[in-house]
Amino acid sequence: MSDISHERQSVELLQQLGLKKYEAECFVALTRLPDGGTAKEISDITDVPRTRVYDATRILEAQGLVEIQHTSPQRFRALSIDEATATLRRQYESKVDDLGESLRRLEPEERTDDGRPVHEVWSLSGTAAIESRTRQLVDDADEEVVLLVDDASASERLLDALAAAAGREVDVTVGTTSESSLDRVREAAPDADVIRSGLEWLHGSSRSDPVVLSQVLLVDRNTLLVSSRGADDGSELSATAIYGCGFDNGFVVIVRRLLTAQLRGLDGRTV
Amino acid sequence: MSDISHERQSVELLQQLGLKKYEAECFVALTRLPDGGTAKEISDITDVPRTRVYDATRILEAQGLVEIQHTSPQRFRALSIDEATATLRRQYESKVDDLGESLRRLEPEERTDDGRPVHEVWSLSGTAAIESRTRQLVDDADEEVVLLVDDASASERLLDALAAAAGREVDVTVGTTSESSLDRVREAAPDADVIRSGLEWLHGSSRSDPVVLSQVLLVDRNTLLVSSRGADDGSELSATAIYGCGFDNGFVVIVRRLLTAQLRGLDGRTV
DNA sequence: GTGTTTTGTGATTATATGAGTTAAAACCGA
DNA sequence: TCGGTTTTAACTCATATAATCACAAAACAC
Repeated sequence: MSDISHERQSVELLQQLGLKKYEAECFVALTRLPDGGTAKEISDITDVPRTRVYDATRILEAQGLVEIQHTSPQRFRALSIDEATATLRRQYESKVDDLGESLRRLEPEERTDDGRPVHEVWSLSGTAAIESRTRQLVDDADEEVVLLVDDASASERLLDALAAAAGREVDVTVGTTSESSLDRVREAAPDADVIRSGLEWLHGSSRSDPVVLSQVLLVDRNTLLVSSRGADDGSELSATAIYGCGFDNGFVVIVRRLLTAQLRGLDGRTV
Repeated sequence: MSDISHERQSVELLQQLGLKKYEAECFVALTRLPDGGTAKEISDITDVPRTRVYDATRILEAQGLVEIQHTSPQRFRALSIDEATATLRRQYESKVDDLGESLRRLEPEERTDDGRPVHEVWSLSGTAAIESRTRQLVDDADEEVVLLVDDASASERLLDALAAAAGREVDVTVGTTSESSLDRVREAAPDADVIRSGLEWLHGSSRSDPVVLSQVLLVDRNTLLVSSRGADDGSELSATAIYGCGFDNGFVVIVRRLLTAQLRGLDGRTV
């Protein structure tokens, strides 16, 4: 990656972290000037108008990212990268902490709970959210957990949850497609029933259908979670999942039946 | 604090963390509805127009903060507070990490180093930035460190730096205004010379001059850092400092002389 | 000193983004 | 099919940001 492109990326990231364009550009420029620079020098190596350098750096100074030398001409200097990132981190951390507290203090709005149907199908995005929901479903399992994963999708914490479920008399079955992950799962959750699913075609992708089904989870025969991601794209946001509950939930029923047929073909087992 | 005010604060914080107003309001509303809600229900307890609930929640879903039930009417549900804050934290962490890398890859712009004078006086803001610079100055000290602090301003890490300096033959003098902090400093840095400065008036504030000088640091007789903050205001951003280097730096010279006179009055010592 | 260049501040004008509104399409239950 | 609601999408308006300009003050050259 070229230097100019790192510059673009740095500016981009700083903007995503809440800085304005000019502020971001000034900060990046100053990072490239170890001894700092004047408004003119900054303006020369960026496309920030010289007359705007002053406001931008003032704000950066107020955020603790830049030092100002009040001479004539003024000179500006960026704090070290470590100090700057630490500052940003700290600011964000405290905001997220405050947010957590503040949200927790909210009174729940009371509702007329008019027993809504249980035919629910929810969708959610992001590997983190999906992983979290998966774990929660496994933790809430009463009788049976069936999980089919492709090789990459079994996190440590999920394996822990599976082991815990198996330990409290829940019938845990895990299907994978490769020997190596087979062993990994067996080691982490010795009480679980770990099999080769033989369902590579389920997880794989093709040119015409570039989606990878990374995991299928069936809990107590009435709750189902299917998660998928774009084939090539490893990025955080491309992962999506849908999950549903209820014995009479069409989504759950049809997938459970198809799955049962497939796995029965494999080992005669009723899923 | 009332519930409505927590709501305001939550929305405010979410906006600072990068969400739009409608997104923030929808998320807060959903947090108050444990079983989720429809567009209408959300619109009823917020001032988000019902027709805009859909785009807002779609974006929240894409960020992994909300689940969507694709029924008719659609239902929306917020992830738990812990999951949501964890997600936000993770997103921010990865951005800051990327930024650090990206900045580090920037080539420094080469400069015609025209031996600029050393009469430098820099200003900087934020307790974190100030603490960091203070520590750095102490770490770089060769011969002598004189530090006057008010009671609140001596962090552990700073005391460590002072102890380390004292340990490598640097002449360390620390002046405080109360017995309790006196003991704290003596314990942390046994090799340092710790005295009661008697300079309460230096650190204190008055109606007409509501600024607290929280610390004065003189290193090797040629580098000076003075930091101050608003009197009542304990907030992060009100803290500012200036520091300068050079034997012939007017700022350093005049403060050093005034200080010397004061302290000589105290114990005959030449600072 | 005087004239010229550089520097800093403030006001002003575009432009982009987000907030709020409206209209119309899709959908549901009768 | 009809009246109502839900949902989508396009549009207006306001605000915030980006970019430009005009001018005064300071530094510099001579």
